[in-house]
Amino acid sequence: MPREVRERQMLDAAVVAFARHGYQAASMDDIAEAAGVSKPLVYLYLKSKEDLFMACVRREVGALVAAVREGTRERELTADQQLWRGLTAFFAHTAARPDGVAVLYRARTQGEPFAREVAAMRVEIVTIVTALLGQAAQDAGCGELAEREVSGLAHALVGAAESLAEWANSRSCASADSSSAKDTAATLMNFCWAGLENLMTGRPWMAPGH
Amino acid sequence: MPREVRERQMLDAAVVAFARHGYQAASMDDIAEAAGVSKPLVYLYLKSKEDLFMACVRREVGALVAAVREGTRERELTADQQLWRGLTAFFAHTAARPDGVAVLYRARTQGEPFAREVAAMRVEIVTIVTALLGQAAQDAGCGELAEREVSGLAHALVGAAESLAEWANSRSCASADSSSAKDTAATLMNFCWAGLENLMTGRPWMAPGH
Amino acid sequence: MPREVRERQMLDAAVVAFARHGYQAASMDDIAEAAGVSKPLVYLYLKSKEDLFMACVRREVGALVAAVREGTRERELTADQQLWRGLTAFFAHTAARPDGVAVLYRARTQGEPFAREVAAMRVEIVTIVTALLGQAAQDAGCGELAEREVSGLAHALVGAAESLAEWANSRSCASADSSSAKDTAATLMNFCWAGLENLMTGRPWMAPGH
Amino acid sequence: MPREVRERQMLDAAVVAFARHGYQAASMDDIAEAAGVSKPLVYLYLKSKEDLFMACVRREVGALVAAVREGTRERELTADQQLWRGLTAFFAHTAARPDGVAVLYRARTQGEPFAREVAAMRVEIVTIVTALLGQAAQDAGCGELAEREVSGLAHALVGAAESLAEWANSRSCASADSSSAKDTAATLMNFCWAGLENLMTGRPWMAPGH
DNA sequence: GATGAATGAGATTTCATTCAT
DNA sequence: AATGAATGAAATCTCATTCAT
Repeated sequence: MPREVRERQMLDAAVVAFARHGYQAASMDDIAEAAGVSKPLVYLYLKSKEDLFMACVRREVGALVAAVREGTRERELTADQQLWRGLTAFFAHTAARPDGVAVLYRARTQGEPFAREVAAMRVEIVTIVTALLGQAAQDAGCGELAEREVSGLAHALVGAAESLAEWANSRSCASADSSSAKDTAATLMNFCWAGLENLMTGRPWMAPGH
Repeated sequence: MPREVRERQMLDAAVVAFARHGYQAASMDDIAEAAGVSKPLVYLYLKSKEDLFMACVRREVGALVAAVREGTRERELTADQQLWRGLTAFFAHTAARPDGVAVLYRARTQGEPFAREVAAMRVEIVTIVTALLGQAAQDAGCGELAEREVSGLAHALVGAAESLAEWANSRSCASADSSSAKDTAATLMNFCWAGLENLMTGRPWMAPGH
Repeated sequence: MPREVRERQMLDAAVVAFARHGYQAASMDDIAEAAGVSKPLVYLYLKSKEDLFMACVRREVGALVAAVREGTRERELTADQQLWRGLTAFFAHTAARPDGVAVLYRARTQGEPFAREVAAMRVEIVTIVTALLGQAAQDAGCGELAEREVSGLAHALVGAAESLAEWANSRSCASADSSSAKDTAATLMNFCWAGLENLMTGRPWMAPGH
Repeated sequence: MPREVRERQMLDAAVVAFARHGYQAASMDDIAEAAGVSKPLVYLYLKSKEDLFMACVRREVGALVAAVREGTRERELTADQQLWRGLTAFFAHTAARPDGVAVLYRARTQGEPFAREVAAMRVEIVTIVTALLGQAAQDAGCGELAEREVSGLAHALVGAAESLAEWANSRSCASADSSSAKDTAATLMNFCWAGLENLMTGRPWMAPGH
């Protein structure tokens, strides 16, 4: 059996194991057995447990980013529509590959090299979102918001999306269809878009005493 | 030395260790040494590593919920002001006790009993937020939103808050003062409040084609 | 049981195991079992296999050097008599502790840290021998030999002694008494002393053509 | 490529690997790669790691013995001159093939089959030396020395030579020329020849009290 | 003749946990 | 109340070795 096929089998098995039991608790024995190969072969192909985990993380990072990018590709749409498509793609992906997402989730608490990888992914997504917000501000004809403010908003949006994804997936286990992804994306747009528009047109929410 | 004091020392040491190294990587040896006691004493007081971790989680859950509750206590304020106060309290707490928060963060990826505890905490906070949103809807004199929709919004808000807290704390390491907590809370209110108001008054964002 | 006693038991067992099977082939399992303790205890006390081996090497180095030094202690004797006593002590020690000597033998082929330790021991013994040769030259009232020449002679003497020890011990397995040590020492003195005396008094062996 | 050439390549690579890392630490993977062939081919030609090591040992044993024999071939010379030539050949060989010598060195601590091979080589060399000593005794017109005594002397000589070779090679790394081999041989002759002559003519060194 | 693919067995090391005192 | 001493169980990783082609 060719090396690439075996390697994918191992990664598949590893993603499942890491997602379910976590990095430490998942044992190389179990992963090898689940992949249908012997342990030494796993080491031959993937060098060490750390490298194996890193390979899983990178694969899932790539898949998630690709999905979101695919969703926001069409440039002729308005900013809010692009954002909505990106969110829909995000929710669809998290619903379709729960184990892959779980690996990324775990990786965030597994120390420097792994957390950095996920952080880089967040930066990438935040950058996409930031670009959309900038375009939206232009479309609204308003001046620029402070960069720091925009960055904070993008982080808030990403966090909200992650939280919603987790909540949505924990509820309707079976209905992982595209319509529910659209619904969830709409919920999030409802949650934030008016506020963002107000900000861009200079009508922010006012803290008491200001 | 009285038992309670010793026990708090152990919990303090354990929180630091678990926050920094994670559940598995933190060793009972290190915790006992950091607490200034012998290992058997840790076992005498706290039974097992799992129980010790659970005790840490519960203590930090309690502290965080108490902080948020304290912030939203005053009932004569308007809903948005209560929400703003609660968020401020949340950001102030996460900035003040990073290790405690990190323990909760870790607990979410440590399997059933621990993840459940944190999930319960989220439910509690979501419930508080949901109540505030309900009150806001009443104040706005609008009809009811679907319960599922409100729940989703609350989850989005909590997720956004968590993400912002992480972002804010990773940036200004030193300026963990109350003013920055207020700023962050204001950013989040800007982000979402207009959208929530629109929803409550029946003017949602419209997905294309609806 | 107190720590020191246990530690000596472990070292004893380790010396036997390393002597008989070599560093790599001796397993920590076997050593622990032979010492009558569990493996983790060996690791608790002696840190790692490398450290355990090093501890064995250092103990045996110390014992051998101490034996030789003890033999050459009396300063009022003539140089040849001191040398003879040192050799006798050396042969007696190698006959009495074959496993200890074997460990040193093994250590020479086990890489940097261990080989260095044995090399340092050889330097120490060579230094003792060199001092004796220097004293002998003084007693003979001759000028000084080149330092490099003396060093070479001392190395030759030590090598000859090692080789003789191995030969003697491989023969009379049972008669490891002090008389055979004296005989072996006498053989070696016969082998080399006249040549050394000639060198010191300026009558070297002549290579053909010189 | 003909089998013999391939086989020599493998042996060359193996000698280097065994010399540098030792029997256990040298891996078949590395040896195969260094020889430029695949691992199964090594097994096809040389059966097993043990057999490969044994082949190395035997080759180097043969080379060393041949060198020494070549040096002592001329029968019309006096015994001391033959001995000096043999020693010169020995020192020249050890300086020219350090890896080969190192393999023999390692083999002595690698258990029965290998140690025996090296021991047999020593016996062979000791036999040559013994014959020379016997001839010298005859030339000196003296009676016979006890066989055991002569054997001991020959062992001492060989040990001294080994030790000197190691010392000489560890010093002048670059000057591995024939003149330094001659110098080292002369040093050793100086060290021992007068004593041997004295022994043969019945004037041994006297231990105190005899 | 030559090899990519694969493995069985065993090595060191770590850790949560418990007695006897 | 508190601990030094000790362990069972399991983890990661390596390596010599063999098929099927």
